Formats: sequence, C-alpha cells, structure tokens
Amino acid sequence: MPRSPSLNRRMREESRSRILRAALEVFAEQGYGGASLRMIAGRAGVSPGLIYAYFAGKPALLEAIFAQSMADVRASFAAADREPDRRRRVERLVRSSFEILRGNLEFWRLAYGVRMQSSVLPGIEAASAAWRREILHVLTRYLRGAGVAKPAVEARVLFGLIDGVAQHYVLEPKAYPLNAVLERMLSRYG
Amino acid sequence: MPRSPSLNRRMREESRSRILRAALEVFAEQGYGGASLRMIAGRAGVSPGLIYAYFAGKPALLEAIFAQSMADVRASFAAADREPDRRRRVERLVRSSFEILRGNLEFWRLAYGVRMQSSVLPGIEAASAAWRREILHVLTRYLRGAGVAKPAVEARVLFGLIDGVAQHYVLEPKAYPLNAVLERMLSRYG
Amino acid sequence: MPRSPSLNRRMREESRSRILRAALEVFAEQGYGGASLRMIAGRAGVSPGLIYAYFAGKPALLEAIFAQSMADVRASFAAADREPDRRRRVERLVRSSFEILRGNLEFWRLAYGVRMQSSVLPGIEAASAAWRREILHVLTRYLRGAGVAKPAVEARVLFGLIDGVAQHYVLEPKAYPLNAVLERMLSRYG
Amino acid sequence: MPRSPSLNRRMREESRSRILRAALEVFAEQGYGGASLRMIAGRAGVSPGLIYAYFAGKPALLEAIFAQSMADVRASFAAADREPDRRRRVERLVRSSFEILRGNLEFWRLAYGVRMQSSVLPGIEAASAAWRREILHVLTRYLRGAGVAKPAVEARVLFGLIDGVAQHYVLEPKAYPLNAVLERMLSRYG
DNA sequence: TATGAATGAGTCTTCATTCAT
DNA sequence: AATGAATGAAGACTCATTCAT
Repeated sequence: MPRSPSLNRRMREESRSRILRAALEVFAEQGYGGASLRMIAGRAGVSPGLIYAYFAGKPALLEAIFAQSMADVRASFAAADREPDRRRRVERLVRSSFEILRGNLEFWRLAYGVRMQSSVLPGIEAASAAWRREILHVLTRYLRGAGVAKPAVEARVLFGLIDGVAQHYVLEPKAYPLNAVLERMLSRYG
Repeated sequence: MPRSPSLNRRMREESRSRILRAALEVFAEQGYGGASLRMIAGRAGVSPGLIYAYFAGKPALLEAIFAQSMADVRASFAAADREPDRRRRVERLVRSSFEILRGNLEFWRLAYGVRMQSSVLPGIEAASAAWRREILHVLTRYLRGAGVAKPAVEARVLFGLIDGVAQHYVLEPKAYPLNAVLERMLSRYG
Repeated sequence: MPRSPSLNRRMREESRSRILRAALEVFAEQGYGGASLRMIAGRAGVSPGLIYAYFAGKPALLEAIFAQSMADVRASFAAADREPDRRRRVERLVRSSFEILRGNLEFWRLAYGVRMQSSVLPGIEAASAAWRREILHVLTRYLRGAGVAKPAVEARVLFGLIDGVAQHYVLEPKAYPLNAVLERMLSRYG
Repeated sequence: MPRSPSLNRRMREESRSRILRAALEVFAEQGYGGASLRMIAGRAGVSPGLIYAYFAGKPALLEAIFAQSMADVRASFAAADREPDRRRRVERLVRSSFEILRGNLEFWRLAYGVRMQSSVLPGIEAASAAWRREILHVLTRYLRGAGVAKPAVEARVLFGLIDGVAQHYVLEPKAYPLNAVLERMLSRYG
C-alpha cells in the first residue's frame, strides 16, 4: 500500500529543507557561480536529480533562499517598528539588524557576495533593490521623527555605516569586536 | 628578419594591458564566475590562446587585476600621508578614497563582488586581507593622532562607514548623492 | 479483508489498458524517443511506478502496443479472406486496410514513425517484418488468383501504393481526399 | 605564427563535413531521438565539444542535414523539368526520384523515420511539408499536361505509389526488386 | 608574437527505474 | 494493487586550456 500522505509530506519537507540548507552553505562558501549542484546534492546527502524534484534549477534555488531569508528579515524589522519610544527606534532597528546578521551569517555572506552581480542574476535583482529602498525609507522616517536635520542624507550615512560594519563582521566573525563597534555607533544615534 | 626588441616590448605591453582592461570589464559585468575567457578575448580583440602568453589562467588574471589596482590605491594613500596638518589627515584619506573609487568603479564593483569568496579565490585572499588591515592601521594611527578616544574601535566604525557608503555608491553611481553624504560624513571627523 | 479475485482482475485489466492507451497516445504525439514514462503515467492517471507492475519497461510497452494492434489487423484481414468473389478480394482487402487505418490513426502514426529504427527497437523488428511479409504474401495470392501477370511484382506495386497513400493520409488526415484517392486506386484493381 | 587562413578553412570544412556525415549515419541508424552527440562525435573521430563549434546543437545538426539533402533533391527535380517530351516527364521524374533515393539511402531512412514527428521537430516541419506540397504540385502539372483526367487525385495516387515503394526499398535495399517494380509502375504512366 | 581548431572534464538537467510503504 | 520519493546513469552543452602553425 502507498505511503501515507503525511509521511510523504514529512519526507518532502525534510528533503526540501536539507537541500535548501546545503545550497545556502555551498553558495556562501563558493559563491553562486562557483557552486555546483553536485556539491549541493553531496552536502545535502541526496542525489543530484532530487534537487529538480523541489526546485526548477540553480537560479530557483537562489531565489528560494532569498525568499525565505527576506521573510525573516522583514519580520525582525516589523518588531523594531513597535518600539514606543521614538528616540530609541533607530537603536532598536540597528540592534535587531545585527541580531539578524549574527543568526544568519551564511545568508549574508551569500547576499553580499551576490549583490554586485544582481543584474545578471535576474531573480535577485528586484528583491535586492527593494530591500535597500525599504531600509533607507524606514531609516529616513525614524531620523526625521527624531528631529535630525537632512534625514535623507543622514539615512544614507547610517545605512552605509550599518552595511559596512555588517560586512566587515561577516568577513571575520571571530575576530571582529562587534559589540564595542556597535556601542560606539549607537552612541551617535542615541 | 626578427622584430626589433623595442617593438616587441611595445607589442607585449599593448596586448597585456588590453587583455587586463577587457578582463576587468567583463569580470565587473558578469562576475568572476560568470565571465568566460572567450568573452574577455573577444572584448580585448585578441585570440583566446593569447591570454595564456601573458597570464597563467583565469585566477592569474584576477590576481593581476588586483595587483595593479592595489598599487594605484597604495599610491593614493601615500599622498594622504604627506598632509602636514594632522587634523586633516582623516579628511584627506576619506576624500582620496572616494576619488579612487570614482575613477575605478569597475574595479571596485569586481572587488566587492569577489571578496566574500576570497577563501576559494586564493590569489585574492592575501591581497584583500592585507589591504583591509593596512587601512585599519592607518585610520587608527590618524585617529589616535587626532586625539580620538579608543582609536581602534573608532577606526572600525569609520572604515565601516567608508566601505558601506562606497558600496552603495558602486551599486547605483548615477543616483547616489555622494557629495552630500561625503560632507555629512566628514563633518563628524573634521 | 482481501479484495475479491474478480474485482482484482477487473482492476488489473482497467489499469493495464489505461496505461496502454496512454502510451499509444504519447508515443504517437512525441515519438518513441521523445516520450517519457512520466508523461504516459500522467496521461493514464496512474503513478509512474505502476507501469512496472504491468510492463517490463519502455520497450515492452511499445511491444505490447504492437502486439495488440497487430492482432486487430490480422482479424480484419481474415475477414477479407472470407470474400467469396475472388475478383473482389483485393478490393475488400484494400478497403478494410483503410478502415483499420481510419480507426487507429494514432497507432499507424507511431508504427510509421518507428519502423525505420526497427533494428534498434528489437521488440518491433520481428513483428514489423512479419507483417510486411504476410501482406505481401496475401496480395500475391489474391493477384495470382485474379489472373494478374507477375503477381509478385504487382503485389509490391500494390503494397507500395497502399502504404504510401496510407502514410500521406496519416500525415494530414483532415485535408487528405482519401475517398477519391481510394476509388481511383481501386479502379485499377477492380 | 598563426596557421594560414586557407589551411584553417580546409580544416574547418573537413571537420564540419565529417561531423555532418557521422550525424547522418548515426541518425539513420538510431533515429533522431536515439542518437546521442557522443555517438556522433565518436563516429566522426572528434571530441563532443567540437560539434558545437560548427552547429548550435542537435536540432541544428538535423536541420543542416536536411538543408543539404534538400538542395540535392531540388537540383535533381529541376533536371526532370528540362525533359522536352511532355509525355516522358512523369517517367523522368520517377526515375530521377529513385536515383536520388539510391544515392542517399541513409538520408531517406532518416527522413522517413522523422517525418511522423515533424510537429515536435520544429526545424523539419516546414521543410518536410514544403517538399511534399511541391512534389504534389509538380506531379499534378505533369499529369494535367499529359491529358490525365482528375490530375490532382491521380497525383496523390502516383505520389503515394512512389513514396510507398521508396520506403519499402529503403527498408530492405538488398532484397527489394526495385527495377522490376519500377518498370511495372512506369508501364502505367508511360 | 599570435591564431584558432581542438580537447575533455565538468555543468546543468532529464528520465527510466527501484523500493519502502 | 498502487504510490511517489529517490536514485544514478546518461544526455546536451560550456569552457578553460593546449598546441600546431
């Protein structure tokens, strides 16, 4: 008799998420271009053919990773928006950004590695640009709310600062004095 | 009869630099992984085989690009060091960084696209890490010289800021309000 | 409790014939090489695995289709043999051939598409050659019976004519003036 | 120094025609679907990659074969058209058809094997349909010129006869009594 | 110095086939 | 009797690299 639908579902979920996890790891290590589906399948403990049972191909795999991680990010940002004290919203946002970063180092390594080629990775382009626009917009709103002069320019500065520090941290997570840098950053926007 | 030695040398230099220039363009557009030597040869107006007369292979091409551009960067930084007014040294360095950036957008697009995979692009790893360490060191020295407290941490902050803004600029050079952002940045470190 | 034996048998027959029907359709549309078992299973409303409960594999499926259709053809030809008027036997045979054709367009499309590769489709080779030999033999007999000179050569001519017209009809069943062509053909062998 | 342009041209022509010849052989033996580029490369004594230096892919290879052979056919038919005696035009055309056939058995084996799937082999469809239409048109014209009643229907009959006999000959070139059959055919249209 | 024809390993992808349930 | 997740071999195709000229 056939396997029960629920066992099938569990098997599918297990396989799909193992593939996704392995793809994230391999993409992060090798870069999107340098990663091969064979490596990914090997890492996931699965045959190469199985990847195609769950994803249309290599680009679809990248898109699925982005879709999932972007959802996480958005959820975290929404939390910052619920901070009642307007003055602390920027701080909340910065702190939660770095918490997201700490919890998803591999994804951010991948995202930073891929964003300069977004024009040749069509599935990523839109998501990537939208994300930057969104953050800039939120930062501008918060800074304006905090009474900062030229909030749009200041938002660019702050976004650059966050993004640059984040990347340096991703490049050497072990050695980077993230907490000290964070406190110094925030002492400016407190 | 054989070509004169000096003509030979000029031909060699011409070919080598055309290949290098083409490689930079194609790497920047397509990413290192997405670029093919045939594209590069085509862009350089040269046969694929000739690339191997000047470079050992694709990785060597990338290394040569880095070596050349790093030399440019170092020269520019040396200039900042000759600034007599200690207080303006940071400003000089930031300004010359962004001038270098403006003049070598393609290289920086490539460099930012590649640095997350430096571990699998062995030729890049050393150069990339050395460069970051060096800048950090110079910034620390300048900030200490300017009497800033915790200069090492402050240098991390400043480096993050420079690098982040630089990348956002590289991502959309047309639309980015670089001058306004630069002035705002510098008003802090003046 | 176990299913009743007769229900089991009915289920088996139903599944087997649905698979066979679907295979014929897909083979005819896509060609043997271009058809996939998944397409066939999908068309039959059955899981891919079930095909192997009834057939040993893709070639066996093709063989089964031929076996079944050949049986139909043979039955039809047997009918022609019961025609009492010797002079009309050829006519009867030609007419019943085209009736078979009209009723099994898909099979003939497949058969004509496959017969040039019969040497690499081992299951087909024997059936295909036997069928041609048989028809030729019957035609020769009828023509000899009708007093035609050189009946073996004439049989080749007539068989070529039948087969060629049949194929042209299969290639464009909507537009082909089959009845007119048939009458013209038969006016020669009446 | 680089190879001379003329040597290069000769090398290219040699490679291209060896690949084309091998492709025709393998397609004819295995059928289009059953043939692999590896087989073709092996038969041509060439690496698989080289095929792509000359043809865009498997379909392009098939199209190139058709293009070449169709040109041959058209040339032969043009010759029939120069027959001054109207009554003998049909005979000329039939005879030259079979001469073409004899000289290109492999191509016709391929063409007959492929024509039932022309709808899924887009490169072939147009050429194949155009060829049939053309022949039909020429035959109709000749038959009308010869004073035959209902020349369009008669052309269908004759075309069916030619095509059917041709296929039977292709199926067993050694054993088929082509000359006897041909003479019998022509005795009707003389 | 330079060419470009040729190679072959490696990529993505499909698919007949198996098997636990 | 039937399912469908999983496999792995094979296919089409790309590309860094070599080498005769």
